[in-house]
Amino acid sequence: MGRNRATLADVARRAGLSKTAASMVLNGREGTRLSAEAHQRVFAAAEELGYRPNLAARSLRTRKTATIAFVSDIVATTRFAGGLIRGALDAARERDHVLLITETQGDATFEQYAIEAMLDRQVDGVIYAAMATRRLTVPPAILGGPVVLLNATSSDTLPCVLPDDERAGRSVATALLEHGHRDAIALIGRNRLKEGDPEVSLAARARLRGIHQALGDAGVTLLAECFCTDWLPEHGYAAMRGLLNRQQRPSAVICMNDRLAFGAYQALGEAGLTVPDDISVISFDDDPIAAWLRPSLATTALPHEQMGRRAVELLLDGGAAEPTLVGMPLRRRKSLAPPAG
Amino acid sequence: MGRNRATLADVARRAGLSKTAASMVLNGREGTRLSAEAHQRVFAAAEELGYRPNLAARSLRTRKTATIAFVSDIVATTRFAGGLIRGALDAARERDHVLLITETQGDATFEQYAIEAMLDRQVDGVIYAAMATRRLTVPPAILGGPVVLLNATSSDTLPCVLPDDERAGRSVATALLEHGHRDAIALIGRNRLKEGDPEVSLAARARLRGIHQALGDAGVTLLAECFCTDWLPEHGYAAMRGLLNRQQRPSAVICMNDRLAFGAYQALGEAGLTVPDDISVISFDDDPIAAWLRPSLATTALPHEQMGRRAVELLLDGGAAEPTLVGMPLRRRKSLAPPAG
DNA sequence: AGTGGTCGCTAAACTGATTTAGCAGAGCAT
DNA sequence: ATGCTCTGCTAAATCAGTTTAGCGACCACT
Repeated sequence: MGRNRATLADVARRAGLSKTAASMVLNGREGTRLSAEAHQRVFAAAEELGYRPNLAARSLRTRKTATIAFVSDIVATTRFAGGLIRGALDAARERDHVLLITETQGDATFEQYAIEAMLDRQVDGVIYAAMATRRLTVPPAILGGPVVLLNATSSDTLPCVLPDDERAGRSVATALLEHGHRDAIALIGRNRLKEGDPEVSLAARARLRGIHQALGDAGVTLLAECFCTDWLPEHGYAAMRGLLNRQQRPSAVICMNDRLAFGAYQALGEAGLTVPDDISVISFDDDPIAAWLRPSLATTALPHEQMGRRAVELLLDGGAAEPTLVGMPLRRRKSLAPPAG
Repeated sequence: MGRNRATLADVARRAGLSKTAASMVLNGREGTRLSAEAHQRVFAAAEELGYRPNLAARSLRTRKTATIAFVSDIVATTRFAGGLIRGALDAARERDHVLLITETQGDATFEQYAIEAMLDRQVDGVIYAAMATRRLTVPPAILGGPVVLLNATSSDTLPCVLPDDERAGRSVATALLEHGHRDAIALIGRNRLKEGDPEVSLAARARLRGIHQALGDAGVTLLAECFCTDWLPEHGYAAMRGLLNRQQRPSAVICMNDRLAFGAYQALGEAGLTVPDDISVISFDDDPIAAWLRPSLATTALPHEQMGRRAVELLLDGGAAEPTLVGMPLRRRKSLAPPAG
């Protein structure tokens, strides 16, 4: 790779100047007293030789690599990761930086290894990302340099970027209230583990808080809350079947994520009920399936791209010590309607 | 990042030896005549100081960075990318390498920029990946070093890794034949663009070839072939509705991918038909939704992880100049049954 | 005694950039 | 003539490793 690339010495020689001169001109150093003509000659030589600096050599001296480590538990390989990485890549590119990506797979040995591999390469900073919004323990090794937590917090006061799940909870509940739903709203996806352990999830609690807040403000209480052992379609399916077996059928259902909603749709379809005429459904995440469902599913979008972008901005441009909350926009789609008759 | 790390000079000093000696010991050089005691002292010193070599410095001399560029058109941010990257990460880690990931977003300027950024960092090789299996033109800049194409081919004879779509086509058709379907098999997802332009897709043609081959061998012809402008759920939905309006209803449907199948399921549900009792469905990709559908969807899995892994192996370990085809395993699920009546 | 070989180790060059310190010459004032 | 400043530029050190060439001590052999 990159054999016979021109070096700074080549450029200097061709320009008839010293390496020092060439270096200063190419770096646009102020306060140097090199003549306009010298500038011209260096630029011309660099152009002609197609000169590109060797960043390994440069960083040896400057201790900057223009490289950011993106370390995640498992995020890089899931559908949720895409946006985070894309946002980070975009922001990094705008700042002439590049991303070194690794995954720990939640394994301490891998994590240790990954972090050492990054530090050995003298990265300028680390973005430590989690798949599920949660609290985590930051490995001490990376605390020697700039760190930003992405989709996570920690007990150390590190800058971090989180989705605003609480506000999303309020938007979701408010959207239902606006459609006239009041006393027959059910919730699918209560989960003791996710709500109780911040190391598992921060989202569950926050969403719940937002929902209860908005409903409370309107003097409304939930008709039913279904517990689910996980947030997968099968659990949403079972929960919805349970709801349909009760004496009062809900007019609207809030699902804690889109996969639950997907399962709920399946149960509704089997029961011969129609969304949104019989039941409205609203949810969280804006998974791609939300738009594919028939009717399309109203939901609040996890702003992955924005979050990835903010993480890089915080890391390189510096900023807020307090958590950065990124808004989760409400996607109004066809699964919402006023309650039937 | 990594301030006050111990250097090789520190280790040498502590061991009471020269940098040369320390370097040789730590690199396990054969044929050096350093005493066992010298070895001990160096290892001890390195251990005590927590010495880790500065890879920027090392690669300046050795022209190896133990870093691979993973350049993709857009793959890094889609659900399809996950597996590719994970496989590549795993294989890279096993070989003590690390991945520098960028995305070109199909934009020539970005691509140019991304490739220069990688080459400036002296990567040891480039994996050039595409989201859709297709033929592409490799930017000449990266031809100076090792390159492997992932999920793509080119006119240059570069090593490449592709899914075996043709064989997948055969498996899919064979699975239906095995269940006893013969003269009422329909196909959803013909597409002139994907079939005609290798720069758009290689998969469409190959899958089709496999399907026709297996059916032809059994003396079976398709009942119907539906054209779709794209392979999204809405197109599958429309195509299935079209099929249901014909006089002979198919006993089985092959969808060119899982999203089409998802749409087909929706149309079947609305028409009050049951999978697989009324109609069997089988498909390609093994998108996560395939397992989430009710009943779960039989499909052939894109072996993303395997492919990512193979790409790294080819790049670092060398190997086959001819295309590496990775098998697409058939996932037998509940959407298959013998034809009704 | 001189020569040659092996052993155990090191000095110094080298990689390709940045950066510090400073030199030569011109112009000007004293 | 001397000293001073300013201009325009360069030599050399530096970053942290790897690698080449070779040095001194010791032993064996003729």
